[in-house]
Amino acid sequence: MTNHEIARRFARIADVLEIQGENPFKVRAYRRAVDAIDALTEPLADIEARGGLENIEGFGEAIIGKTRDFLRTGTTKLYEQLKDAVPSGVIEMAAIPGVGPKTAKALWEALQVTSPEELEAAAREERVRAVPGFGATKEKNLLAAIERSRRLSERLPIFVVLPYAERLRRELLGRPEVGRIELAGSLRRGRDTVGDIDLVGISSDPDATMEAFTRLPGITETLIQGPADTAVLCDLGLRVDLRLTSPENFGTLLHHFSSGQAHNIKLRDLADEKGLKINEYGVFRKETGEELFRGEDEAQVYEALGLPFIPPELREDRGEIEAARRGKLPRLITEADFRGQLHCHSTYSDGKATIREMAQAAAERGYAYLAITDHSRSLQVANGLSRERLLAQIEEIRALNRELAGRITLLTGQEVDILADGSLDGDEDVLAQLDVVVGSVHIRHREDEAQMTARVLKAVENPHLDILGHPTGRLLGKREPFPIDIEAVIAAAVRTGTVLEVNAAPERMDLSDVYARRAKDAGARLTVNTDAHSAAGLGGLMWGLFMARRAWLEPDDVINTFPIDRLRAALKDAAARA
DNA sequence: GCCGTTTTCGGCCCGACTGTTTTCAGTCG
Repeated sequence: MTNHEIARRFARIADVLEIQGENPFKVRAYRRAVDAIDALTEPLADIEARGGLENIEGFGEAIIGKTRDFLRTGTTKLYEQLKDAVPSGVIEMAAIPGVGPKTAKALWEALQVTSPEELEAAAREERVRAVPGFGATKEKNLLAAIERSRRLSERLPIFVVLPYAERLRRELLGRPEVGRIELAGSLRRGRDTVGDIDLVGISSDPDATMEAFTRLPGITETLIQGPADTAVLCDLGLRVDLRLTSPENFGTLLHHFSSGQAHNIKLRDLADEKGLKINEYGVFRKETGEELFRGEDEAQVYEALGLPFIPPELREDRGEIEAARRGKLPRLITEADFRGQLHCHSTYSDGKATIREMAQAAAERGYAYLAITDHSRSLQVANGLSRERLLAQIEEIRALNRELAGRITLLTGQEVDILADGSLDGDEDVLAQLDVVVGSVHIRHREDEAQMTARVLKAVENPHLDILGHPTGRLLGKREPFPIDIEAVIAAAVRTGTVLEVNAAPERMDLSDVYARRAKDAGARLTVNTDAHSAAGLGGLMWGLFMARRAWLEPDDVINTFPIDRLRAALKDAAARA
């Protein structure tokens, strides 16, 4: 069984147990197991084969046993007992925002409704209000919740949501009583997709700010409204939460709503050990209730616990608190660390700027080098370069380098298609001349995992390939990653010295955070590039930086932070070792 | 069900908002 299949079965167990009213901590244990599996890149079968299940956090005796059952037999006793104990439709009912497990169970038992559709019909027929604990208002709200759930979006790519959230932020900042508004939640943590928008702020008149918030352009509905917490629906189909407080309490509020839930839970556990209590209004001594600090600086939360500051991107409970305690937090890469980029396009293929314009833009950004990597000959839709045009481009770049000497160094290169058989779309003698060869899959994504893995592995083994570009081919919101054994690709990259790209194009963000972290842990080197098709495009590193920082990458892990001599050595190294 | 520099048993983050069973349970983040 795949990790995904096992995770879905544990999730099913959690859903059923929750509706049955089981111990909520047991339910949480199964949900934690689901999250832990989702964060893995290695198949559970492989982990089991090397005896590693015990090391997965949240995996205890019972869950390890059930995981082994799933791997060996495809099921386990508890799953067989539970899978039909609660109708799927009742689980769907419970999953509707605002409904929940207790409500779903009560209405299932009282009215025998077993799906959102049946529940909707019962509410329309005013049968819900007769159930003990329910009334006409709840019945009306239930109908609204069901209708709303059909309009709700799934998670959306961050590049869609971030500009929208910034617009809401600016509108709120325009009000006189508002002192500060910041983006929090998964937007601030830089997740590739976002399920809601979290805003936190300071207001001297929260009621007025909240009222105005519910009337902002694009806000379609108010879900809850209070002076500290108001939630609305926006026309992206996402929930937007605004939390307000005073300047004294803003630091802890910002911290709380910028961190993943699991991070907060673990942090509060740690506080408990130290005789402290954390909530979104402060850090307090448990005994005396004394408040340890006030103010707008969220770093004080960590100081109070004797920890170094943990950047938002790391706050996912993926080992950051343990690393902080040991003083082993990474020095996360920043935009200022970059000395150049190794993957961009010019008017030679499908870019909008000439090589000279790209060079000037890169120099203005303070870069020491820029590799021009236009598309290869077979990618005709992108005006891929023939052998002759590529040779001409190399000449042009050499001439430009003489002219630009002292300002910036252009590197010759190409983004070469990885063809269906895994060979590179170029002539060996030309590839050997280039400073940087990026290899990418652009055609035939739909091969099966074995074919795609063999194809990419062959390219990685190719001595001319320096960088594997956008390794999984995903397009956020449009196309899933193609099926590939990423573990095998990473291992081959480590062995051959091939550099793995974190492509920063907003719709790609590829490698993802999880895979990039895995690559780093396995000893691979990485590069972060905008894949710019215009001069302005070179400014779009932030999307890749979100992934890189969430992957714990440090400047030393990313070769385009190196000075040019070290960079050249790293690339030569790749060719020599392969 | 998980977990342990007080513990192998007895805890498990914490608070806002809502509707109603009027003192709190349910839901959410």
